[in-house]
Amino acid sequence: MNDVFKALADPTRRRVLQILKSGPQAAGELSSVFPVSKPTMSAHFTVLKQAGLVTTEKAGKSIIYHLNVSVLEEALLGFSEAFGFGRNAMDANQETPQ
Amino acid sequence: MNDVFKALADPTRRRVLQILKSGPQAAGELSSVFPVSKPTMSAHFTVLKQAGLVTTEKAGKSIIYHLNVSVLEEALLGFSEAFGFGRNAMDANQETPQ
DNA sequence: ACAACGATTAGATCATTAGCTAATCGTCTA
DNA sequence: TAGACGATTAGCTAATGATCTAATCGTTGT
Repeated sequence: MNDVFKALADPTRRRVLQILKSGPQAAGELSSVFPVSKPTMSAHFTVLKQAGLVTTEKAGKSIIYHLNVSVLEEALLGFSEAFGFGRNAMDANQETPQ
Repeated sequence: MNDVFKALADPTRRRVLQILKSGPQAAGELSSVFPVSKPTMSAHFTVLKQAGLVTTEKAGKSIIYHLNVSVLEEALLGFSEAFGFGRNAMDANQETPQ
């Protein structure tokens, strides 16, 4: 969970997640949106992957990144919960333990 | 909002917020919980304050730190909202724009 | 006024992180 | 198989961050 918050600390990585929210995208496609080099983006992807926030899928020459919503949800709402304003929000969602 | 996520990236600072959730505490009292020096804790407090996550109150020799719940809430739920699993959770709370 | 005490500031060190260019790897396709 | 292309890895630099000790500041009580 610490890895998730560390990953979320960078605005570029947060935006990557938001872009991925509307569907899986290849590394290069994703990289072209940002004003930094591809290797730099690759490093960001590694951080996101390590945190479990994204998963990868190989498709020929490309590597497709998928958002892993449940990990983000668990971290954000799990933490929010400790302050009394998380959870119960997503009763209409998956991943609700009870 | 970036400052909030930066502040949340450190586990010590997240725990400070959680402790503060159960009530205001003086800097020293708060520091005594953690296995780091007081100056280090003071630096953490500065980060939290800069992010707007805590406010301070002077009480004689002491400085009392208060949790600013609404800023945390706004950042966490605001971000969650973009992924479809935030907001509506805290309908019974303050800070709801509409 | 001065000593004690809570807290921060100053100044330094060490580790981590974001960024770059150049090089390498793997997969097509001609 | 050779070239092209998507992507990562290697290797580096500069900036940021967490930590420490020592020094300073502000308030209180004697």
